[in-house]
Amino acid sequence: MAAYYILKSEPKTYSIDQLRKDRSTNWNNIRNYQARNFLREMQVGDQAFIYHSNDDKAVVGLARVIKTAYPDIADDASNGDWSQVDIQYVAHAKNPVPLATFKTHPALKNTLLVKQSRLSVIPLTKAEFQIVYKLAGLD
DNA sequence: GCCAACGTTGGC
DNA sequence: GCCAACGTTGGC
Repeated sequence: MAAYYILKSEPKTYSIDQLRKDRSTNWNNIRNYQARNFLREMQVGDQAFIYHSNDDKAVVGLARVIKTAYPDIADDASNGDWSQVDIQYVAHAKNPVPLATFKTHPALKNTLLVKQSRLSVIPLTKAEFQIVYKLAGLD
């Protein structure tokens, strides 16, 4: 059963352009239990939009999961129980989908992207995914 | 730059 | 176990 997500990132920290350059990356440094738990549910092949917070405030591209959750070791002494996954670049959005669209679109305004703005890993239903996919010009 | 939302920490 | 204080994220 495929699942769908949004991965949030500050473009200054890690951008969709960087992901395209890298081809794939480990998505780490998630330090929030709710987000971590979503990471742990991801399966190989699951699709995840990349969302740029702060500057762009828009879905800017698409990636897919290529490795399920494995330990993300904290870089300080306070080793927590964190996870990371590996993702692979798929495409840039032809038309980035801004947060404002999520807020006004009847089928998207109840997503956690809108409801819980600080959450950095956000699950989407298949229907929500398909709407964003089309709006982004990915089809 | 400000502030709302929310998570974490620590005193009791 | 409660809650005030504080820190962080992210939208405006």
